[in-house]
Amino acid sequence: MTVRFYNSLTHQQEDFVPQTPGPSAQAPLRGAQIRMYTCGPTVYDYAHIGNFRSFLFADVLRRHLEWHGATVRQVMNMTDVGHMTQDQTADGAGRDKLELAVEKMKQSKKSGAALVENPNDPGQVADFFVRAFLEDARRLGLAVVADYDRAGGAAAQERIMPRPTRHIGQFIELIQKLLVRGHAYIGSDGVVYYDVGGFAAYGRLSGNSVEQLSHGAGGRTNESAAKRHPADFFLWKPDRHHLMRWPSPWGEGYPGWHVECSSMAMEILGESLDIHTGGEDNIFPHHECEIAQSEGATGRPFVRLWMHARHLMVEGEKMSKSKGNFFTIRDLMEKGVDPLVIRLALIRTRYRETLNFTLQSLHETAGAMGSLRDLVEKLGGAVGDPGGAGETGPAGPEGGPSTACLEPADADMLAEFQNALDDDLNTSAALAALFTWAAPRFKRKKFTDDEARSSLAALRRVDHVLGVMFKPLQPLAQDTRANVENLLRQRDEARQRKDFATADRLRANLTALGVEVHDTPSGSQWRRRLAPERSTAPGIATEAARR
RNA sequence: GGCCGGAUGCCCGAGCGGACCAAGGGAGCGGAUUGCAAAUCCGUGAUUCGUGGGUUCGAAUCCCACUCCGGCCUCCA
Repeated sequence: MTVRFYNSLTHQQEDFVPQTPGPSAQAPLRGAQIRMYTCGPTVYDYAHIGNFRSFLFADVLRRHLEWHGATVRQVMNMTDVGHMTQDQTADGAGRDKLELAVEKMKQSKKSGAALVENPNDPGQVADFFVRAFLEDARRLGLAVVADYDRAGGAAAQERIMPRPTRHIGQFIELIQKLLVRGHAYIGSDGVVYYDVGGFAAYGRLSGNSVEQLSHGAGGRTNESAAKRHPADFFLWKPDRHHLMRWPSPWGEGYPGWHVECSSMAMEILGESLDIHTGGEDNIFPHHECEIAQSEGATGRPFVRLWMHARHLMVEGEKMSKSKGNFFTIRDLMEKGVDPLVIRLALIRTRYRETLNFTLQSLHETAGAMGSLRDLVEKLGGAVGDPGGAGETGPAGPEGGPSTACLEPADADMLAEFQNALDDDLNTSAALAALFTWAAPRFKRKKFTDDEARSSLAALRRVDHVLGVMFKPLQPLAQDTRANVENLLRQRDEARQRKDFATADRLRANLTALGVEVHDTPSGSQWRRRLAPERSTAPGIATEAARR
């Protein structure tokens, strides 16, 4: 049993062996302690589905390692230092992103919809978006947020989802270490720079060379008289007028963008991590610089396995605010998409493939997910647990991949599912294995008690990774629910007096409320729709463009 | 200009040299069922894998060339 992953650092697939493996050489993941860092969101705006694709990839990775019996210590930062906006230079002049968010908050206050008490306080603005992020992430079932919620107290939470503004002291220490070791220097402008020329491995991750970078196509690297090399990046920038600033040996100012991940990852997880994940755009410069800073400071390998998720497209186009195809979880939920459908839609394509996110993909996913959840319900009924056997709960160590007591067909499916994920997290193939097994079970009406128990156990194991079958759906709002019950009663009455025109009109109303109606011999039933009806949603991109 | 990926049926997507006349999910179509629907059930689709060469007993899978698409090269997950 080997688990293979594509390592961005070596540009090839490798067998994964944790630094602290478990006791068995045959199954080094069982009982292993794995340290994993996930580049998290910047909290000056709502996170979008592209962000979440990357976080969900890391989540599936972590859950799969847990499937193998490893204990994963995952850290995800919440970047609350603003850093730079697009129209400024890499040296950090210009306005802070958080500053722009603060502006926005002030606007919203003027228009009467105050989102925070004091929009001038960047801390409050960041807090606001941190809360929003946590809400979204809980709905999507990110295990790291479950860790966060379980952690006892603010100090413990800070070691799971750290906020850079609370670690500035460590950043300064890291920068001092780099100065002492000769990897950093103070430019004539008073800014502390990293000396790229002094770090031979710079460029290994991204496939760049320092030589190429100095010529950078179109001269996009920033030339500055104060720097030794155009690719040198700043570690600390003194600036007494910046919105967010802290005292330092180099004057009041703020840290460079890349410092936070190096510093917090090493502070919390140690100098050498097993895995570091992020979106593909992080490869350069962010992660390249992290390696340079961390290894420059410690002289030890920073990360053994780098993994990066490819970006997603929306309706075949790059997602961008200007194209109007930019979606947050909230946007989609407003359209009636259940967050678990979003989760499955974002993980069903393998992380290294470009994912084309479309309205159709949401429908497909909703259909597939609905079938699985129906099966869970049916099996739950067969073992006298109509609730579908409860929730699996967030990720937690479940022990080894024991398949004792399972029917052979169920064990075979689990083996195939696992093999697919072992192969560089091939979620598409894993789902195919699941559906090949599930399809005949969708049709079956009867299961013996043993069969149902075995199948449910298998599905629970699968769902430890997928996280879409046992978790409750978004509940209907209380007043909507009352409304639904009321309409349904009226429709039943209409049907009884054969007033089908009224009945059909009422059904349309119910559909609009996000429920679907089933007429059975014993009366009508309703259930929550997982995604909006096709005809009422012309296309997520076109609809967004209209806003 | 440099560095990466990709091109499989109507759509999404697996496939990593022989079990592929190509998995799985959707959509469509025909039928059963229904007041009409929904859901469900039955049936139905690539002799072919961007194009052209090559290697091989054998290629969607390996090699070469070409065409097209996408990403990164200091805002970005």
